[in-house]
Parts: sequence; structure tokens; C-alpha cells
Amino acid sequence: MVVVYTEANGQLERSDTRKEDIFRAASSLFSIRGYQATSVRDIARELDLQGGSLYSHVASKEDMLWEIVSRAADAFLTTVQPIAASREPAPARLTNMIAAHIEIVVARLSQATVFFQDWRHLGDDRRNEIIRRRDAYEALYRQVIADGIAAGDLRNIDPKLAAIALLSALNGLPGWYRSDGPWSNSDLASGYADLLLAGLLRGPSGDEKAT
Amino acid sequence: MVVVYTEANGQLERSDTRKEDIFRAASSLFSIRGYQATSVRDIARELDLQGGSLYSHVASKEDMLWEIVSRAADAFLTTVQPIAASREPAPARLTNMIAAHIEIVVARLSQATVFFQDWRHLGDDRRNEIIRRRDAYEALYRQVIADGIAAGDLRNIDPKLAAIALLSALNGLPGWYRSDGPWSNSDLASGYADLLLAGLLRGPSGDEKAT
DNA sequence: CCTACCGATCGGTAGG
DNA sequence: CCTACCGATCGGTAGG
Repeated sequence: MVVVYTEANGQLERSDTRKEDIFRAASSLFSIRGYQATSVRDIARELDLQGGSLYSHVASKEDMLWEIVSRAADAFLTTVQPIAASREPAPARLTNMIAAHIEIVVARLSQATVFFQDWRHLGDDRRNEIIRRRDAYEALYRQVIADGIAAGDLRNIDPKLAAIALLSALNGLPGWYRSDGPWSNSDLASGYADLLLAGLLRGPSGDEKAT
Repeated sequence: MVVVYTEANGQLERSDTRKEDIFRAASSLFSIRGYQATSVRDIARELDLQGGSLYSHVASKEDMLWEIVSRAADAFLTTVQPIAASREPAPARLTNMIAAHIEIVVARLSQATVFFQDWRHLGDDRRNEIIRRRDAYEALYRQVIADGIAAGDLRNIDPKLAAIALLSALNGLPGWYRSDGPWSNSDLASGYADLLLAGLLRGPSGDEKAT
């Protein structure tokens, strides 16, 4: 068995390359067809294996889904959490949080797609764990928005509604982003962040003078 | 066979009540578990029927999905199109478009959820038709935003990016909206519309004075 | 990692 | 609308 070390969830993790191949093939197929519409045989075929052979490396189809969803949830949380906790003003923190989120989506498009689209197909315990992490992620945005309102930097809007609207816009990204689309990744991140932030900012919005 | 007339897609349509029962049960189950994870037997059980009995009323499982998705797509298009084409200023049109969209989601929550979540499981022809209608719907928003920029009412941002961001935020609604949630429907519509529009407006954003 | 198999469930149909 | 069935496919396993 070939063993390498790959970075996942911010820490080094021992894993064999075959398992990573399975992870990538499953991410790709789940993201395109959806978890339920993808059979274990589909994944095996992608790797030129026979159907049952996958089970030398993974214990169940749901384990593959869990691996994808759980890693994606961790990527968002562990990357954005320190930004939310930094000492910068709320608007700057939000801009950086949005940019970091978009970067993860772009860098791991199929995993992010599966995360947003198929987490409900996990078993009860794992699904609840993901809901917990999603709530924690939403709370990061809610808190920074509340900070910004308290500091007078943001309009006096409902932080929960604002966080939901912002995250909804971000969560839609995997649905339409294409690497060969009309925007470069940095144009996309800055344009998107500007747009979402402008709705929250107090005073003149964006690059235009007040009338 | 009992025959009634129900309003669908803005026009009267002949249909028997049993078929409407099936439509509602399928919408509910598809929205909760997803199309692929819902069996024809699940739908039959919800209506106290035997598995095969559904096929007296519908020709295939995919036909049920098509009925739901196609009606939802039509509801959005036919409701919002006249608003987009009205002679009001772009910001007022956008506000009304957003409110109308939210109203449809709230009034037909399970159908809207299935529409956004399961349209990819349609066969090729029907899926392409839905993509066509989604593009047309997006074009309505893109055009009004472009109008607003040309008239100097909106900031000079990329209309396509703005339309996508706006619609992504709206499309996320079925994922978190609950009728017993903390906001009344009108609070939700106005708060959400205000938030999304503020990011586009030129000059002082929303209810605060410019600094 | 393969061959060969398991029971369960799937969408759909025939005949009444 | 039911009973009884169809072939196909599913996730998963035993034994090598």
C-alpha cells in the first residue's frame, strides 16, 4: 500500500493514494449526478475497478459522502474562524471572510458542491453534526455583522437576516461558478464581496459619491 | 372521476382531484428527501394506495417531477415578467420583483424547494427546457439592473454578476425559510428586498444618512 | 483487487 | 385501484 501525507482540515493526515483517488472520483460524480443517483459501481468504473473492490478501502457509500462533506465543512470553519476573530474593523473582516469562502469554493469546487447539495443524505448523527457546524459557521458572520452595527460601521439591520442573505448568496456560488467563466477568480471575489458588503454598509455605498 | 378546475400557470387547467393529491404528496416528499431518495411506493403510501396504483394517474415518476418543476418555473416567470416590463424606475421594479419572488416561495414552499433542488434529475429534453426558463428568468433581473445603471439609479456594477448574486440569495430562501420562523412574511420580504437592493443602489444606502 | 454471489428494493406492467 | 409479478439495479460480503 502506497502511503503519503496530505493536508486536510489544516493538519497532516496519513492516507494512501488509492483512498484519495476514491475521494476525488466520488466528489466529482456526487457533484454532477448527486449522491443518490451515483452508484458505488459508477465510482469503481471511474477508477477501472470492479464494483465490490471499493470496499477494500471504504466501509460504506455513506462513509465516502461523510468524508467529503465533513472535510468541506471543516475547511470553511477553520479558514474563516480566525478571520472573524481578528482585530480588524467589521467591514474589513467581512470582506476577508467572503474572499476566503470564495477561494475555498473555487479551489475545491466539487467537494463544496457535494457539501451544499448532499449533506441531507447523511445518517441522523452525522447530519446533526453537519447542521451544528453550519450553525457555527453562520454564527461567525452573524457576530461580525452585529459587531459592525454596534461600532456604527454597518446599517442597523437584523444581523441574522443579513447573515442568512449573505451566506445564501455565497452558497449559490457552486451552482453557477465555472472555472472557464467570464470572471477571473480575483475579479469574482472582489466583485462579489463588494456587492454583498455594499448592502450592509452605512453611508454612501461603494465607489459612487452620495447624491 | 372527479373533475375540478384549478389555477395553474395563470390559466385554468382541467384536472381531477386525485392527480392534485398526488402532486401535493410528491411535492412534499421530494422536497424533504429529494427526488432520487423518494420511491413511488413512498408517495403511494402517503395517499393510502398500493404501489402500482399511482400509475392509473401518472405515466412515470419523472412525469411527477416535471409537473412540479415546470409549474414552479412558470409561476416565477409569469409573475415576475410583467413587473420587469412595467414602466416604473428600475429600483422600484427590482423591489417588486424580489417581493413577488418571495411570495411565490412562501406560498408554494415544497414545490419551490423541489424546483431548485431536483431539476437536474429530469431527462435531457426537459432539463434543457428548464435551463432555458431559468436563463430567461435571470435575464429579467439582468435587464432591469442594466436599465437602472443606464438611468443612473444603480451603481456601475456588472449586471450579470449582480443578477446572479441577487438570484443566489433568493434561491437560498427555500433552504432556510420556515413558516414558523422569527419573521412575518411581509417583514421578510421587505427586509430581504431592502438588503439586496441596498447593495446595488447609488448614493446613500437605505435608511441611513450619508456620512 | 476479482469473481460470484446475497437479499432488498427499485420503477413499471398485466390482468382483473 | 389491487394483486402479483417483471427485469434491473442497488449496497454490501465471502472467499480467494
